[in-house]
Amino acid sequence: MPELPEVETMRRGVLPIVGSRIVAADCPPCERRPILMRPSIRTIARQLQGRRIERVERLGKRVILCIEGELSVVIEPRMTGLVLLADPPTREHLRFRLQLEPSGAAFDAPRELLFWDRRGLGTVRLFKGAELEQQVRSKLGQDALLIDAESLREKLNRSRRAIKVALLDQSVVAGIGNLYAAELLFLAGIDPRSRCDQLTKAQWKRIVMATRVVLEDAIAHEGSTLSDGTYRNALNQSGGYQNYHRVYDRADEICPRCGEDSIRRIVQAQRSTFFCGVCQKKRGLHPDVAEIEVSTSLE
DNA sequence: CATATGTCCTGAGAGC
DNA sequence: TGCTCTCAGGACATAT
Repeated sequence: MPELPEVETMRRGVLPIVGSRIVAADCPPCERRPILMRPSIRTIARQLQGRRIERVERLGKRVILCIEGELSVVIEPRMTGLVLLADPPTREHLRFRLQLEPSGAAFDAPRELLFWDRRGLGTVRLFKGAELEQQVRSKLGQDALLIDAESLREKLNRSRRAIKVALLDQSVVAGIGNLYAAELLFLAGIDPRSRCDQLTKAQWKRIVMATRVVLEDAIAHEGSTLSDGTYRNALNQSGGYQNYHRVYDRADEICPRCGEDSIRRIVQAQRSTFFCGVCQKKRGLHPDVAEIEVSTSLE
């Protein structure tokens, strides 16, 4: 399930398309129900035809293709979507394709960009000009790699929600999903059940610091490919960060920090939460920055 | 307004 | 073996 590190890896992986011109956009033959596309694929194709791709950006868990003429294609992979330059895992779940014409001397630039999605919950939407700001950016919080402790605290310090649940709210901060919420709270030494309005300034600081450490480390390993094997980078290769998860999907295992078999699984807002019952006590330890950095670089 | 729940979807794995 | 059931969870719509 692509979260910020996986989507950032997709973004980096498709950078070779920058500068290419879009020859055509279509939905390859697909037996499945079409994914959500706005406007229709016909309109999208007409708008994009002949235009140059200027940049590829990311906002939270979305990839944004910035296209000549103030057009933005926003791709949301959601649970199982992949943005690919290489052959997809299967033919039958291909959902969207851009046929490309490399510019100038870039002979080896890719000839197509694909959106593949097994479960079909992902979306592809086209926005023009200010629509991107009005309909996408304004609805999302600051990107999780850019947020600072003070603004996160200001957004949540009156909320009664559990910190882990609040971190999953994309209008608060964009990019954190179930896996990385668990990992970052473990690094920060904070109980995922802690109410936001009870956290101290020092704890908010640790949350933001741990967020950066975990997400950057995961990006460096090209994201997490879980046991279902769905997530792949733009070249259809597995990520590597699953080998470094400290608590996610490790219920009843030994905690890598305290050495006790204390990793627990609970359910919050219908999602699994994994944490160490010893290292993430509510009142909590207060590991300093050095400890966070040491525990990361040791891996 | 803040927060909670239901919904979409497929394939893996459990249990019989 | 093959069937049915449950589960995973991102984001949005709807309810409280």
